[in-house]
Amino acid sequence: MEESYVLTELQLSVMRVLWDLDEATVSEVCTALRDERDLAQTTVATLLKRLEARGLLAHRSEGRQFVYRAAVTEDQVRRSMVSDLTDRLFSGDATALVSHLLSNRDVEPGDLAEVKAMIEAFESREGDRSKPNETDEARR
Amino acid sequence: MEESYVLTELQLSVMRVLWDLDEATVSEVCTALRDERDLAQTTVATLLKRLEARGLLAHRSEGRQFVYRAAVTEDQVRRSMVSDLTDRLFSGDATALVSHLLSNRDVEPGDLAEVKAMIEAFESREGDRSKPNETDEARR
DNA sequence: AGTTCTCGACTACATCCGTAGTATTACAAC
DNA sequence: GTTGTAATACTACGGATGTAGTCGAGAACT
Repeated sequence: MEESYVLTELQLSVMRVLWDLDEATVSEVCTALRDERDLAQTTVATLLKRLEARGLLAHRSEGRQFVYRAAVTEDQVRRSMVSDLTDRLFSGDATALVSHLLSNRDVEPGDLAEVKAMIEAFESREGDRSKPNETDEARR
Repeated sequence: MEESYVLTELQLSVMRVLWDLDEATVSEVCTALRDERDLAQTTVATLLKRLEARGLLAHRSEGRQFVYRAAVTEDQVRRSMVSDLTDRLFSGDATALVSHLLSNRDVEPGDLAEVKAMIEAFESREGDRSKPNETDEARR
C-alpha cells in the first residue's frame, strides 16, 4: 500500500512532539509546542484529530482526556516524504538527488569523508542482502 | 532573499513544460500536458496565471495570446525544494539526508561507485573555496 | 457587415490547511 | 444537586490549490 505521508511543517512539529514524548494529551502537546508556536488548545486539538483521521496518530481515552500517540514512525514519514520529493524532482532517481546535494555543497566538505565511509560500508555489505528483493540479483 | 519555491506536482508539470519548450502559449502548454493530464484550457490558463503571480513565470503578449516562459530555473526550484525538505525533516542537515538515502537503499548499489567518484571529485577541489558562495558552481 | 471562433478575464466551487470561537458534555467541588 | 471547570465536538473562515464554466472583445471567415 505504501501510504503517502506528506506533512506540512506544523503537522511535523506536532508529530515530533509525539515521537519525543511517546504519548501526550492535547494540553501536553500544546505546551510542548508553546515555544515554537503559541496556538490555542482547540487548534492543537483540531490538528491532532485531523492527523488521526489520516492514520498518523491514534488515541486512547483516559478519563475525559485523549492521550495521543504516533501511529507511524519518524522514519516512515521521512521515507515517504523523501521518496515523494525524489519522484517529483528527480523522476525517482535518488542518485540524482545525492548528486544535487553534493554539487550544491549542501553537504559540508568535512562530512564528505563520512559519507564515503558510509558508502564503503554499504558496498562491503552488498552480497548478504537480508531481504531477497530484486535489486541484489539484478546486479549481475 | 532566497525565495521559497515549493511547488506541487501539477505546478511542477507545468514548469517542466516551460523549461522544455522555453516559451509556450496556453494551448501549447495544454497540449504538452495532454498525455499526463487532460485539463481544460481555462484550467491551464489559471495555473499559469497563478504561477506568474508567484514570480515563477512571466509572459509577453503576442497578438492576443500570452507567451509564457519560466522566470526561475529548474535548478533554483530544486535547490529551494530540497533545502525545504532538508530543513523540515533533517533540521537542515543535508548529510543526514544523504545518509538516509543510502541506508534506505534508495541509491542503487550499482551507483554507489558513481557517488563515491563524485565525492572524490569534490574532495580534490576542496582547497579552492574562496567564499562559501553558491553561485561559483553556476557553470550551467 | 454579420456570424462564429478564440483567447484571456472573471467567477465559482470543492478540498485541505491553519486557526480558533462556541457548544456540549461530564467530572469535581461546594 | 447545582455550579464550575475542563475537555472534546462542532462550526467557521480565510487562503491556496485543482478544476472548469461563462463572459466579453477582438479576429477570422463568409
